[in-house]
Amino acid sequence: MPSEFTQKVIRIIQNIPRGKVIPYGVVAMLAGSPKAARQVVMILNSSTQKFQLPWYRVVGAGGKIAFKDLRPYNEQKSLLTAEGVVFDDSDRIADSFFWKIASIESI
DNA sequence: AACCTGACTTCGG
DNA sequence: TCCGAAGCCAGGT
Repeated sequence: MPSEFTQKVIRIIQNIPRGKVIPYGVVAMLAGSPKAARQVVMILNSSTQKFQLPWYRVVGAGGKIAFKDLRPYNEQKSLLTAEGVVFDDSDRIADSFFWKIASIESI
């Protein structure tokens, strides 16, 4: 039985609109644990397949892709670009592409 | 129980 | 603006 935090994280990620992104920290905050950004990462690793989560719409604070390795880095970038997300000269995503959600109650 | 780990975040130099 | 260190959380060993 998944923790409530895990269930919320999954629900939030499943609802990220196409062409939008959201930072790990924000997901953690909305799910009720502001400092559990790293936990969001673990959930993505363990539940992406099972729940068909749009993992690539979750990015690091400041709109930067978190992957260090070039391979997955480019994969995520291309998937987002395909949805219309634009990267600036520093490979960061503009704030206008961030999914703005007041609370988890709205979904 | 101790220790390590990660697609993180924040803060200070 | 760019690192590096420190803080943080929960699952795995």
